[in-house]
Amino acid sequence: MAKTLKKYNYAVIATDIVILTIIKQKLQVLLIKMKKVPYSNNFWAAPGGLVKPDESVDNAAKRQLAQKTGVKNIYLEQLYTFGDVNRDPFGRVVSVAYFALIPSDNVNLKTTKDYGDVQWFPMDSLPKLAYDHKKIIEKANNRLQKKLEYSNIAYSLLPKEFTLTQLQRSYEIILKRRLDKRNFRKKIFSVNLLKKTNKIQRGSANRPAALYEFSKKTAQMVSIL
Amino acid sequence: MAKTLKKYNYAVIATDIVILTIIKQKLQVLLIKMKKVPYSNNFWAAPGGLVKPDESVDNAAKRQLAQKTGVKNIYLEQLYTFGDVNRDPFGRVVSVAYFALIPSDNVNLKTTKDYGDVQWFPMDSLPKLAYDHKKIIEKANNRLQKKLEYSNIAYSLLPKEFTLTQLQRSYEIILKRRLDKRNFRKKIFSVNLLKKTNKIQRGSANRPAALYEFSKKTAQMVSIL
DNA sequence: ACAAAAGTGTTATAAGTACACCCATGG
DNA sequence: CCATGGGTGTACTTATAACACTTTTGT
Repeated sequence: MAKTLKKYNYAVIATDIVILTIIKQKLQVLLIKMKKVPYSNNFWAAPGGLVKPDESVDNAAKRQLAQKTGVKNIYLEQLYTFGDVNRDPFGRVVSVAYFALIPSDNVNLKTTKDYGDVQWFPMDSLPKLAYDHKKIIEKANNRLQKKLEYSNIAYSLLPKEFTLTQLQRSYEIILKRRLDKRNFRKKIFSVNLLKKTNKIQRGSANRPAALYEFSKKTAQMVSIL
Repeated sequence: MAKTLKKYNYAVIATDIVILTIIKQKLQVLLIKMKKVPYSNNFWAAPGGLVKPDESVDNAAKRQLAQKTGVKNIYLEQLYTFGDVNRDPFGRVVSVAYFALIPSDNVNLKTTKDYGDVQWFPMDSLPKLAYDHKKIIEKANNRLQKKLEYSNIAYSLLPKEFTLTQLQRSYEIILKRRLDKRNFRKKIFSVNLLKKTNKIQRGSANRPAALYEFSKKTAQMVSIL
C-alpha cells in the first residue's frame, strides 16, 4: 500500500471499517495491530484497505468486513469520508469510513482466534490509534448513539432472540445512561418492532424472562427514545 | 479530467457540490451545463472536480464552491460519498458530495451573469442530470429537510436581518408543508436562537414586520420542529 | 425461605397541535 | 376605507418522566 502511491497524481481511495459489538457489557471496537513504520507496534487501527478499480466503495467495505469477521449479513453503513492531506503518512489516501454492527453472540466464534493481532477493545479504553482513526471511531460512536434513538438498528447488535432486559442493557451501554424499565418497555412496544416468541429464558435463579425477536430486520426509521 | 484517468490503477477522488438557495419562493439548485460526450448539451451537473494531491477534500469542495459562486462564508457540509464503479463514464472517479446553503439575497449578484451555462433550477423541476447527480441532489434535499428540524442551519439561507414570516416561509418551502404561524413562533422563540433588532421592515401595504437576526451564526443542534 | 431479575400502572409534567381575531400600514 | 400581511393566547391532546411493588424461578 505504501510506496506504490507516490506515482499517482491524485489521491486514492481506501475504506476503513469501525466494527462494533457489545461484549461483557461494554461497547467494543475491532482493531488490528500496526506493523509498518512510523507506527510502532503499540499502535492499532480499524481494518481497511484500498478500493480496487473494479469494485464499488460499498463493496470494498463489505469485502474487508467479511475478511476480518467471517460473519455475513452484517449491518454496514457509510459513516463519513476523511480527506485531510496528511492523514496517512504512506501517501495521499482518502478514506471512506463505514461502521458495522455485529451481534454479541456471533462474536466469540470468529476473529480473535485466527489472528493474534486482531483484537476487541472497549470503546472507553482504546489503545494508541494510527492515522486519524481516533477521530473516525469517535464519529462512529456518535452516529451509533444518535441512530439508536431514531431507528431500530439495535436489532443488529442482538442475537435472534433476546429478553427485554438484554435489549435495554444494549441501549444503556451505548447511550451511557440508565433507562427506566417501565418507560422503556412502553416505548418499545408502542413502536411495534418486537414480536414475542413463546419461549422463555430459563436457568438463572430468578423468574424466567420472555424471549422476543425483531419483527423487521431491516433498517427502519422510528423514534424510540 | 477524462482521458488522464485511465493510467491510474486505483480510483481517484472528486467532489461535487449541491448548492442550494431559495429564490422566488422555491428551493433551487445551481447546475452547470455539460459539454462532453456522452452527455449531450441537454444534460446538467452539480459543480465539481478532482481533488488535488496537496489539498484536503474539504478544501477542494470550498475551492470549487468559491469558484462557482464567488460568495464567502457559506454553509458547507459533507453529504455522502458516491462510489459506484460506473457512475462516471470518463473513468473510475469516486465523488465526495457536499451540500452548501447560500442566502437568498446574495444570490442574484453572482454566478449566473458570468457563465451562460451556469443556472439555478427549482428542485421540483430539474433538467436531465449527468452521472449519478440525480441521486446526489435527492440526498442533499433529504438531508436539508431533516437538518432543518433539528438544527439552526436556516440561518445560512436567510439574509442577516429577516422577518419571522420570511423565516417561516423558508421552512415551508423546504419541508413542503404549511406551518401554523403561532406555533412556529412559539417554538422558534423557545429555543432562543433569534435576537430582535430594533428595526422594522416598512414599505409594504400592511403592518410593518419586526426584523430579527440569528444570535448564533454557527451550526447548532436544537430541535425546532 | 431467600436472593435476584421479571413483570406491571398510575400520576404529574411538558410538549405539541388546533384554532380566530385585532393591528398597523400603504395606497 | 380597504386590502394585506403582522402579531398575539388559550384549550385540548399527546408524549414524556417519575416512581414501587408483586411474581417466578433456582438454590
